[in-house]
Amino acid sequence: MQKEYNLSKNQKIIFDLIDKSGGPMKAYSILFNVQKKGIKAPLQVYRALDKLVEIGKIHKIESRNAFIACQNSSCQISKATAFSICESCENVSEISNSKLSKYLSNFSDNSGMKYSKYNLEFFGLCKKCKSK
Amino acid sequence: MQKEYNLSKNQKIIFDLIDKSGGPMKAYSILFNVQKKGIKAPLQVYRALDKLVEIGKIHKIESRNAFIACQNSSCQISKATAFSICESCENVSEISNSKLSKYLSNFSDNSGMKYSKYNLEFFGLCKKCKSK
DNA sequence: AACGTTATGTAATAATATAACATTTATAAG
DNA sequence: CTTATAAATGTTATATTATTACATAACGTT
Ligand SMILES: [Zn+2]
Ligand SMILES: [Zn+2]
Ligand SMILES: [Zn+2]
Ligand SMILES: [Zn+2]
Repeated sequence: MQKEYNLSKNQKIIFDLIDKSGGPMKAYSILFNVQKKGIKAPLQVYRALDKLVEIGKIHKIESRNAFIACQNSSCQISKATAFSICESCENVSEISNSKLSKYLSNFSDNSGMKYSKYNLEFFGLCKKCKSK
Repeated sequence: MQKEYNLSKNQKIIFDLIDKSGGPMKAYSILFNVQKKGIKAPLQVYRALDKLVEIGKIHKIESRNAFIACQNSSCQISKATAFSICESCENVSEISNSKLSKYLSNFSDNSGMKYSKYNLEFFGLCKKCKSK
């Protein structure tokens, strides 16, 4: 069960926007889109993004400097994330594959390092773009 | 066998710097360090970095906006990369684990997408930082 | 009410990355 | 050697992404 976190005003505005967009959004595009709602400064956006990432409502797509709503209802915190990214149309989707996440969560090597978090990004061509 | 690519002047200066540093370096830190060698503008650095990434001599650590020399002699192109990152001291090392790379290179799901590339970043605490 | 914590507002600035254009150097073919 | 082509360089300006610093307000608990 996902704990219902009580989002603040700015957090809610920004989460709703990203969620409705259905894809990754960049910080300044978010800013542009919420200015009519009174959010005027980059920092207001980044603060809300930070919190939303922290509680797992959104994830950052590191290779794109963009943020996407969690598509996996069980992601409470952003600690084990995997995405597929189309290099042509830039479509992004969150991969939720229990075998993959088990494999990676249990991964260890001989470095003596304990891994508590990972982020994986796959790149390629989506179905649509392949057939062009 | 790794093809010996003939690096240009700027590419060589920048690769040598990153390689000698032994860890990840940021673009503007690189710029600062090569100014005495006549490389004066960000674009000169970014162009060399782009090429070095393309041919696999360095990789970009996406979550840190930093670049590290390839520690795995067989990485001809940056198409299958995995790193471990200490969240305390920011030490980064390239993971070369053939099981892991096989598993990820062969990964496929029912999305219909063909993956040609991936990047994986593990986060945690390194041996040293754990024992503090 | 008093307190500590979280969120907000605002301005300025830092850090990261690319666009546009002119020129030079390297590579390969004829 | 000459011409053509691609790759690399130099330079200026600018775009994009993200944080610092400081002041104020709202929220949750006792
Ligand atoms: Zn998720
Ligand atoms: Zn596509
Ligand atoms: Zn490598
Ligand atoms: Zn460490």
